[in-house]
Amino acid sequence: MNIGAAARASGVSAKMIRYYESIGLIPAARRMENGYRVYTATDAHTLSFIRRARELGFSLAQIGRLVRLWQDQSRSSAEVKAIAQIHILELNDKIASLQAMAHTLETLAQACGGDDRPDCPIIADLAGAGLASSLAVRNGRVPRAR
Amino acid sequence: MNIGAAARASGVSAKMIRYYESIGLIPAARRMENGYRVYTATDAHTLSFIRRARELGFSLAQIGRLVRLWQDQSRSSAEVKAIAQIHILELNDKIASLQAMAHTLETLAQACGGDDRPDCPIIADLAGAGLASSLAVRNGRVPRAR
DNA sequence: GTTGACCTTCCCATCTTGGTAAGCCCCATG
DNA sequence: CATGGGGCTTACCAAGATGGGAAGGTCAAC
Repeated sequence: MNIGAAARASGVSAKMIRYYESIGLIPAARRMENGYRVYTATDAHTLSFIRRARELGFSLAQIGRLVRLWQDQSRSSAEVKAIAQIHILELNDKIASLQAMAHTLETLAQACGGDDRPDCPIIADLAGAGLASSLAVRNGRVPRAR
Repeated sequence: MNIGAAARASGVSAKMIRYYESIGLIPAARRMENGYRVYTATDAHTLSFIRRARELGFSLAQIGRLVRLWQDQSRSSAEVKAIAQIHILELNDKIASLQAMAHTLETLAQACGGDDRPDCPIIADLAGAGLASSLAVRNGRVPRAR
């Protein structure tokens, strides 16, 4: 298999396969006489593993550890679980942060006329019309557009 | 006010103030004879506006538009609201995507013994033990560790 | 006068992915 | 045989926003 075939088989772009090799996430591929990289079905499987882990949001650093554990028959599931749980915490932190943003914005947008007039609680909030109004929003109340 | 004072007043780092100037988000500051940048209270207010918008997750491109609208007395609140609503959609998309990841991982982690044995549904899922098991997870069921 | 705190510009790093360019290799078709 | 198209190679640039640091100028206080 050359790199294009490995890309099609794994769902990882050829560009990314070379990048993963360059950062040491996967070992350097064997080369054919013309310099082309050669891949086996096993290599493609590893790339699929990486792609799936990316889909679950793992960083490449975390994926490096997961791949090593995957290939280590003497691994303990505890090690794998620990990596996953750290990632779950990261995800939940990010979700909470984005939800807070979305909630604030939804509240402000709902209070915004969305018409031809300039008055807008969104702009007012950003301008820091202020702490008072931000606090009101945080409590679910919205300052009327003057 | 020099850049350090403006940074303290606005909560934006001096580093970022220079960067915002370099990309044209804010106009180039006037300079004192020694080359130091000079800022007014109004400038600091603009920087606070930007900081607050960043806290709500707006991109610098979106913030550029928001700042222009803020300073445009003939703006319509509809323009502001449109930008906010696009951003709300972006946030909700990202939240949904992260929640899907977190949910899958939580299900897999819960099914993982977390002990000394190597068997681990997380690794199995990544290895693509497969579509079948992924579908099961998506339906809330979890393949028992063999 | 020296020290410490501040300012300046410039470069590098993060993290993952995509794009592009220049050049080599191979196969098939005319 | 020659040419074209597609695949491969490396190398550089880009994004997003922020931080870090080096090297050097400036100012104020002691």
